[in-house]
Amino acid sequence: MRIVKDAEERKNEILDVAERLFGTKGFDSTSTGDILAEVGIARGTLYYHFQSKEEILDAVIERMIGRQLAKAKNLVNQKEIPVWQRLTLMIGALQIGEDWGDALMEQIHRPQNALMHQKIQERLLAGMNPLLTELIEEGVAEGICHTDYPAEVAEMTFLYANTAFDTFAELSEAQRQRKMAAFIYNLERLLQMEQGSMMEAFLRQQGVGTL
Amino acid sequence: MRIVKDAEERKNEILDVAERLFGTKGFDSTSTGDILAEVGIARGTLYYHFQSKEEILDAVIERMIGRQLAKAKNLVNQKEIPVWQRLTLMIGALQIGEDWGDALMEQIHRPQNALMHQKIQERLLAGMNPLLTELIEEGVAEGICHTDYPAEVAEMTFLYANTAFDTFAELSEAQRQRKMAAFIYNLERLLQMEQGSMMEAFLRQQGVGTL
DNA sequence: AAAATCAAACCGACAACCAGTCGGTAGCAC
DNA sequence: GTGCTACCGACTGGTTGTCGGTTTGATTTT
Repeated sequence: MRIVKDAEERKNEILDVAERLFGTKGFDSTSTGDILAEVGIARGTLYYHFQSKEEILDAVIERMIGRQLAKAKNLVNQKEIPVWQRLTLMIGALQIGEDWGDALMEQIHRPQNALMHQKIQERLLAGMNPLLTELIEEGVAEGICHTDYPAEVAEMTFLYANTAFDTFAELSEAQRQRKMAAFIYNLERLLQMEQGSMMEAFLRQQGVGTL
Repeated sequence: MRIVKDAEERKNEILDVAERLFGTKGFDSTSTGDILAEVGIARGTLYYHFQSKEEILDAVIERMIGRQLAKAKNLVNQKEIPVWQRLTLMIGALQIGEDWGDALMEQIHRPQNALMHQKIQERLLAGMNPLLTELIEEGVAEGICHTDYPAEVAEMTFLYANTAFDTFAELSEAQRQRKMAAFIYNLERLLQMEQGSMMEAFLRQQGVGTL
């Protein structure tokens, strides 16, 4: 039984299955055969649409990051919300994939998925940094923060948030709170904000929802 | 021709070859067959000494990091050198593998070696952070820096140094200097040191040699 | 000191798997 | 009926890890 579909549609079918499998079993442990079986196509078809398994991974990541960045961009551009509030919201959203599901998060942190992890981090950094930098620059312009290196502070903040909070799930509640407090404390220093101002804003934010 | 050797000796032979091959061709592109051929043993022998290819990688990394950490520990313990100087020396040595050779550095940063890169980073972070934290605490005790979260500043510093300087080679000289300046600037803020004090110390250090 | 014993180190054929290729085929538009 | 796009599946070459069996050298036995 041979079903012919529009190329874009097939590609998306493949990406849907791949995203789910990579997320549940990991990249290495998902064989192209697994994908074929679930989509219901032959090997040749897969390699007609994608050049390699890695290209599938790249496409999956691109789709995921695209969604995430769209939300973040949307937030940054809501100029009616005060800068400090957008900053705290953004920071809450910095941790990799707020809404990517627990299975995928677990997978990402298993050593076997280092490639996926790295690709996501790289791509997310490239997309998020300009946004975070813009926010910080806005803050500087408004006089609520002060730094000569907004881009570098953004980079440092993003990297720390992503790597340090990678292991967040493994920590006790007390450790988690300490880490979070330290993060804000350090951020306030990097941006020479009033001590505790960010912390206060962040606590007020908690539970209001993300992005 | 069958040569029987002490297990430790064989293990080291295997690790020597593996370290060189992983460093020049990368982990994924080095097959166990490559290792067998160079060491001059049969498949069974390799798997008699190591459970899996990944276990070989772990052992290689452990050896490399061990050497690096020994040097760093040595530095931290030289109490006769003033803290500020040990700090600057340490920071200069933070970047992954000062002395691991260029081929390996290149390999590490190719996406295909994400696993190796991540394992190195994780292991190095675990080993270096206590040392860096200790130094910062000494600095705090002496009153040349001030922070409530020495361990977290150490973590942030280490992570940033490693990730940001990963791409150091691809930057122009001007970009590199800016990034370095920003790093020190931010570190001074995190530790509430006198503005420019660290920068000055660091510049004086340049070219004196590492560790 | 020769023989027997034993475990550690070693061997290589083999199984199981996997990514990617290629020559060919079916469906659809024009 | 021509041609292009999507599709098929057998096949290749390469991989990691397994396993039954063999060699080696030290230790014990005779």
